[in-house]
Amino acid sequence: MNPPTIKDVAKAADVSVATVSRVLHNLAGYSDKTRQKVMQAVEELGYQPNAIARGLVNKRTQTIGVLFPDVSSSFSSDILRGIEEIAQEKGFSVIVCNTAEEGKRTMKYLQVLREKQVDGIVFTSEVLKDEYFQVIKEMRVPVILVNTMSQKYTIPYVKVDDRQAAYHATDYLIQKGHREIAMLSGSLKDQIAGYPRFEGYRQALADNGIEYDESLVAIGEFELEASRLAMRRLLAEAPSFTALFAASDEMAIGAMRAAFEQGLRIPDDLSIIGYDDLKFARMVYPPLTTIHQPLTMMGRMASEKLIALIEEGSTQVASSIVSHHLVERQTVKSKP
Amino acid sequence: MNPPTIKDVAKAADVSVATVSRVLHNLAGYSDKTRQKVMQAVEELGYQPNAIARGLVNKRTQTIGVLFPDVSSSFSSDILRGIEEIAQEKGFSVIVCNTAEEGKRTMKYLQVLREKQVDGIVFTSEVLKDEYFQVIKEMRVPVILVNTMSQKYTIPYVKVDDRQAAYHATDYLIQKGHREIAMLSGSLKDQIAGYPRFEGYRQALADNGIEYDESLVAIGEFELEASRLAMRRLLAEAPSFTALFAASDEMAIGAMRAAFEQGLRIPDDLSIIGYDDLKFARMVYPPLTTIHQPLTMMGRMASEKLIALIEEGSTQVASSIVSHHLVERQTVKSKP
DNA sequence: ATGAAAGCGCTAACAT
DNA sequence: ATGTTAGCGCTTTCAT
Repeated sequence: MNPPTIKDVAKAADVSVATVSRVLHNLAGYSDKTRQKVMQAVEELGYQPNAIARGLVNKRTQTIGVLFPDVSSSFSSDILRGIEEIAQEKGFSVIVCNTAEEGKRTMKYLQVLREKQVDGIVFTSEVLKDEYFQVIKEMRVPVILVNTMSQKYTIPYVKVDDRQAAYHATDYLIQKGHREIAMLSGSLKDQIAGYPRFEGYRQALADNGIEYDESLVAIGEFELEASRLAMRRLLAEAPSFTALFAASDEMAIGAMRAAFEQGLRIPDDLSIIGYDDLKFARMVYPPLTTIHQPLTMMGRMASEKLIALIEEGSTQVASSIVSHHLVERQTVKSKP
Repeated sequence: MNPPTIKDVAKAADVSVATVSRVLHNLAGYSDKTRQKVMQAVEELGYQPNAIARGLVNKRTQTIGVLFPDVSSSFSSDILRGIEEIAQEKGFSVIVCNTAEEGKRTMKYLQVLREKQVDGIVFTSEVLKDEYFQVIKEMRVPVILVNTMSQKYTIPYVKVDDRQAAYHATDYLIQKGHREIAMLSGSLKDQIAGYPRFEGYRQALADNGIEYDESLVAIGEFELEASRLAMRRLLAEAPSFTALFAASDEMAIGAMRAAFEQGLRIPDDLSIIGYDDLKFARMVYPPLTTIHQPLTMMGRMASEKLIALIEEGSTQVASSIVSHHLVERQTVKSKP
């Protein structure tokens, strides 16, 4: 009636459970005919090991937990895909945790992951607060940070250098002949995607002898509608500009929308470069020139590092600054 | 050194483990001061129950497995979000499984879910093959289908009526005065998103006295580039048409691209309606008129049904055909 | 080569 | 009100 256990197999094969366990794990210590008998019993009963019982004794669940601020975003799900891919290859399952806005559920989820005895955690796109770190520390499992990092604690991370990538984007615009370059930035309080990108923009200007003009940058949210409005304001009130660096693709698209509404043509009248290279960057028209972050690969790397930490008990793995690249599509044009 | 167990708590509180278990579960059978002692010990030791051990005895893991053909698609991740939301509310964790193209890893994953003793499964967007059904049956856990269904087995599902929704889309175009309506369809062998949508299109034409013209429909993949090419061919070779029904938003966007390239204006020269209402439908320009599928809600419903099945051991819950709706944006225009 | 038995951390009778 | 104990299904000494 109930699913067969190792005991049932042992009985059917007329051996002890220890022996069954041995053959199941390819350990030494049984004759070939014993092996046959056991395998046959397994086959006939349709036996499947119970990973829960196994986990109890091994203190390993072959499961990792992954925390996202928003699982359903294109950004998160690309990372997730990479994580899952490697995890399953290496025999791990992944529990997804949506921490919701401002990590409202982060603590609760860490709790759950702890009770569920996950072997490791990947923490993405959010600032690692002290309280998070404390409970993770108590869990005594490895963590990997993705698209975020911690100044305070030395935890391996996988991310691109946002400052450098933003610098790259801005510099590209400059190389194309633009001098009046506006920016749509996230909050400067945002240590992940806000401040660093703004800094990169500013530095690129400085290095090219272009004076920074505060009225050329609009600071707002990473969201289409808000960005459309911000861009509209920029267009109305700011000094004129021929190019725009948007701190995210979604912002860039909001900006494009605003530009269209003012009758501007892109890239003829205005060049725009985005950041992220989410799937829809190539779906808009004209296709968006942007900074590509290799999200799926970052997920893979994180997964690999984490599992290395789990399996080899390697105390430390190195962090990775992965390289972004700029993908030229059709929203940037040389200034004549 | 090791994380404290219930035994440690019992010792510290100077009671038996049974008593600790009782207060942890709010069962009756202890004095108030005992309760105090226990809670204090829990506090001091930082005790956290071990869900694995609990799962072993309860035969319940408070975990569900979710299978997606592609976790990272906008489509899947919207559903995932809904599932996760309800699951965490009800105290369940979700293991994500990416079955990859053509369910290559489905069998393997079902295996894993079985070993991990998940309490239930949600199976999305793929045909439920016999072999899948067999192992799920052996697992003796409830399943819910999302965006798919089974003729052969009576398994509760959550989906929209694709045929009806496609009918709606086509009929809408007709009501707007269009008579020459092309379609970009998925493979007619695709029982989920292919054939039913095609049928809806055809039926709407028929019911409005419009003759079906085979040369007006292009059958291809649900993918941007392929659709762009298909559309280009349609534009070149098919009889002229004033409107297009695309079986997915991505197809619609590919079609828009092809149209732009031919110098057509949308919706002035050509009306287009899509299907799905993924996030990027509103990001393109002009924003896409399309059939909205309430994916996140469908995820929530599936999660709810599944958990009901798990908890109340309800033998059966009803399937739900959820209603789509048509969202009017800017790609369809009345024919003058 | 094989088996007996002691747990892993917890729950749930069954006693008292 | 509280404790004792027998498992849950498995792995792993330790014997033999």
